[in-house]
Amino acid sequence: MGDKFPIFVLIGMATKNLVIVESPAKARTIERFLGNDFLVKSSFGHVMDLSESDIGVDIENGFIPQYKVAKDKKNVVADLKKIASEAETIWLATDEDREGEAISWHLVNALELDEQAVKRIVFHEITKTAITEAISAPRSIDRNLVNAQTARRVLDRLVGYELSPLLWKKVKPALSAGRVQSVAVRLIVEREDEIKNFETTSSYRVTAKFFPEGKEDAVVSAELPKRFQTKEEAKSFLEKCTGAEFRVSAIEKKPAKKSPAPPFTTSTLQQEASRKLGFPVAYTMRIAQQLYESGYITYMRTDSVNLSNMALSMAKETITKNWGADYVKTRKYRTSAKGAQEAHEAIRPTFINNETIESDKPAMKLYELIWKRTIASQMADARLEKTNVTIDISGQQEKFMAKGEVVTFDGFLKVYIEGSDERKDENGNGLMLPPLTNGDQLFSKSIMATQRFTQHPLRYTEASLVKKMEELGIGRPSTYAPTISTIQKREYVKKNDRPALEREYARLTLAGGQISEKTETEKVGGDKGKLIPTDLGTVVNSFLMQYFKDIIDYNFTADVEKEFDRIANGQKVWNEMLENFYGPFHDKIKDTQETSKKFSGEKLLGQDPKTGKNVYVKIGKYGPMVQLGDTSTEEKPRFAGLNKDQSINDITLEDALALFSFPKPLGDYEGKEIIVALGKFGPYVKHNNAFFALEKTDDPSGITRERAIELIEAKREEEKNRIIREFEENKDVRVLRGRYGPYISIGKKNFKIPKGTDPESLTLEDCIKISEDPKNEPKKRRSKKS
DNA sequence: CAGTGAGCGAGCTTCCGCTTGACTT
Repeated sequence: MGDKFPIFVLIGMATKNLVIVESPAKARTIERFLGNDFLVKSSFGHVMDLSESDIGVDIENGFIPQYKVAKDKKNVVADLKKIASEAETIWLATDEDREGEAISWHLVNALELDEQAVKRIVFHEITKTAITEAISAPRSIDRNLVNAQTARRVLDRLVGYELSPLLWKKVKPALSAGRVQSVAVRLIVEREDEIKNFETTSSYRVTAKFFPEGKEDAVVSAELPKRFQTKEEAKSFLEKCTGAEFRVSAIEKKPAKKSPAPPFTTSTLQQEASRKLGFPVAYTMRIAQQLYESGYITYMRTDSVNLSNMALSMAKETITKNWGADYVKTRKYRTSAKGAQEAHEAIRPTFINNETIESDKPAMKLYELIWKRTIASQMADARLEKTNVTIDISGQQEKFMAKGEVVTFDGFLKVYIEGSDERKDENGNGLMLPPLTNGDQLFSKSIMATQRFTQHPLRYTEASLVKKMEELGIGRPSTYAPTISTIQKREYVKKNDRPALEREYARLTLAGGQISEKTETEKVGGDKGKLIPTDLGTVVNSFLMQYFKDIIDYNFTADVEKEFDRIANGQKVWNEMLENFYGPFHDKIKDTQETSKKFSGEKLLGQDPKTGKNVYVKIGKYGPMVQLGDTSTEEKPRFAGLNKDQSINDITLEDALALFSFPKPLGDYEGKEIIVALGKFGPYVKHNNAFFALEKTDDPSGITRERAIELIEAKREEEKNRIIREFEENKDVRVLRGRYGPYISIGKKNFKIPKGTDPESLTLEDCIKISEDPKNEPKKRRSKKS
């Protein structure tokens, strides 16, 4: 068809059938399955939402939501509206869950469709059969389900938009609270409390290495089930072992099996990618999106472990081909997650016979992980033989135990083993045992009593937090990653490292008839990239715990979900449910607003020995700070912000007082005063209106004039080295070495140097010329908003 | 890029869930 008759072509091609789905990638796939009479378009998710600038709900008149076409969906809606007006039949094929039903309903409204004429269809997997079946069984929009979504949406809005302003007033501006994020923060704060309050105790664990008579190379690793509380007890046990006889008194063999983990959901994919590949959850999702859009995997935001029949048979075929029929075990998994809506399949390769794909490295790795997990989920159980050997000690009650484990059939273990969040188990004793018979005498190589300490619960990683959230039923596959970003953006929690501390422990060894004692050191408590609450997070959590415990109750979401289900079933009226919730909630908001004081987490640290004034630490308008003196007195108190590595929790009076000593003069240099001060970006030295940041290892309180001069000179030297070209005629124009390579600086503007140009040989004229080419203009930074 | 914090008040901030780009570094 030529360009001659564009209008004719448009009318002539007007589609009979318009199908609307949520995702454009899905639209492309489905279009292939349907004939020429079908045009498949995407809504790009929700098209309508409440306004952002106000509450957007008519609370007085039955909580009616004031929906508007979302700003970034104006074009989508206009486009769809045009096509819809030309189509004979509209098929709404959004996901089969609460949100999907609402999207369909919003489409009816936004596109001004006839609700009676519209055909609502659903499918859980994207296969030709599933889609043809769906087309043959259309239904109408389920208004109960839509109402359940409305209740969900309005409840979240009311909670978020009434709690947040209360925080602005009582704690600090621009904070936020919500049904999901506030619970996520609570989990992290409470975990940190558990760690802080954890009392470490130690006991002595006894392990031994034996060998059977005449087989000195064979090792039987055994452990005493009992632990000794004191070193004396442990020692006396070892003494009794000196010269004792060891004999096998029982051998118990029992078969065991291990089963594979179910296929990936969003949450388990995030966990495994974190454990095995070290990906943060947002990164995992970005790579997964890339794989999905390239057609390599199914949809990546899902809470379902279900696989389509087509996938099951593809898996079976692949496993048979690679390892034989013995390795096949077709399994149908059921979702156990709270509140799962299962609108999609599990995350799996689109073509399971493709073991690898060609892409960039992270995508290939993630694909491989998905492939292995999917394949393993359809493989046979691993069979093991576990052996427990009891070893008697002559003249003693205690018995050693040796545990052996032998894989008799590897099954799914050939492909994949699920990772774990737990600490590595140090009881690696005896995976393989030499052949033994009852009554065999054993000889000890060594018996060791090692002091072991109880360990505090582990801090959350992004992924283990997602796991916990899923268990509690808070958040959805599409929101896990964004929620984790939000609580970090609000500075409620930070991904931080905690340095490991050295700890001494005792070890008693019995070998060659002698007991020796040694003190060893181990590193403990170190943590990398774990989620740690900030002072702000801790204080906001205390506020919410004090006044809104029911909202951040771990069961709140699960409870309201039950109500939403009843609305979806038509057993409950949606706005009555909201009325019941909102009445008491809003009263509590009003009451707290009026009666509670500022909530700053204020703590009295003590008195300044020089002035006798009180020293406080608390959250201020700009974050954690210390205060010297009282606000009630005539003389204004002094304030100072905490350093980045200090916390309200554990700052000492001494540290607090040191903060008031800034800005501090250090003497003169080149006739100008040097001062050291604490700034927004950390401690710095100021001299002649220039700033010199302190290094990490510098203690701001202990900085001397000499050290300050060193810093000044070092920076001057560095500055000098940055200059590639300078021009006498025009001091404004310079060629500099930057973080990303050489560039031209003119006044305050920077310009790129075109490829292939040697920066060393640029003349002033060259520079001016380059700066005039719009190609080399500095790129405008996108505004932070949106 | 480099001081602020009480209180007064203007005007700003904020939720969860569904989707993909724009934009850099």
